[in-house]
Amino acid sequence: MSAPVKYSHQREAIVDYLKSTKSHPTAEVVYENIRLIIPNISLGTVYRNLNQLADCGRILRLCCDGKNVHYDGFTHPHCHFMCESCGNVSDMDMDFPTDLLNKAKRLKDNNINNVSIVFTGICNTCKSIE
Amino acid sequence: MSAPVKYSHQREAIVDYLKSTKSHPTAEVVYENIRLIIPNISLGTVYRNLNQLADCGRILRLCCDGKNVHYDGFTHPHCHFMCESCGNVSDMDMDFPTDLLNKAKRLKDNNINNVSIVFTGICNTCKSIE
DNA sequence: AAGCAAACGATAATTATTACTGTTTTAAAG
DNA sequence: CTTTAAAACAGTAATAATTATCGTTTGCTT
Repeated sequence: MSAPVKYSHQREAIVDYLKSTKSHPTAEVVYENIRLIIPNISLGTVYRNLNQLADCGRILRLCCDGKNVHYDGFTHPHCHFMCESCGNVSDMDMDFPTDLLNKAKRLKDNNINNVSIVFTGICNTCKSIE
Repeated sequence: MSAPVKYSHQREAIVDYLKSTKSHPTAEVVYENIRLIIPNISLGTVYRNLNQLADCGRILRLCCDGKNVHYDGFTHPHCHFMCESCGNVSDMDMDFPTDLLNKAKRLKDNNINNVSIVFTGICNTCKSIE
């Protein structure tokens, strides 16, 4: 949870980009988009900053499938949906079950920090294609 | 969700192993343990069968961190806990919120098949060490 | 028993991510 | 303002997990 020590142009550009989209991009997609603004940014820099930002809680790290890690610029508690067919990750438009987290925290003597809730199924786009 | 076409000794050994433990092993750990019974089994065979078994619903594929996929031989709906420090995955001893899944299914017009609920925090072992 | 495709073992290839190295940038002190 | 020290960087090499390929073996149907 420790914050980065020094300011960096690249890091803030990454945060700005993540705050500008609801698409839950992968590191690779973040890289492609940041390159439009900072053409010579390194992929390693993107990975390093995404990890730092997730570790200090400024962004969310989403591990929905075994394939790619996705990132979310919005850190308020909310549920996600991942399409089993195309792998797309989106927000669920429903209340977050805070009671569930509290119940678990009581059970485990407050060793629990968070909960990840990921619904899976077939998104409307894939449903219409198949 | 399509089942494998032919019986295989190797595949059944993998299922048996996963049913014998509550430790949610990675593919590598499954491989090491199956080798004790079938010494010349290939790592590729383990991966192929774990994927098949997960795809047809005989086992669960758990994607809790971005690092390793874990597998679970018990497919009844239940919540998991992953330690942020050691990465260990375990079952949560609490009721599964079936109502949450049903609510989401209604919201998304039954395009939802399942939900993964993973609590994160520091396990008792890591807590006592730090 | 014969034939065909599924599954296999062995290994090569791919993909995502992290580590390394010399350079640049940030921030604080002189 | 310089100077300085460490953080962060770009570029690239290395690693780790997983998947693909290919010739052989096995399970199942005829």
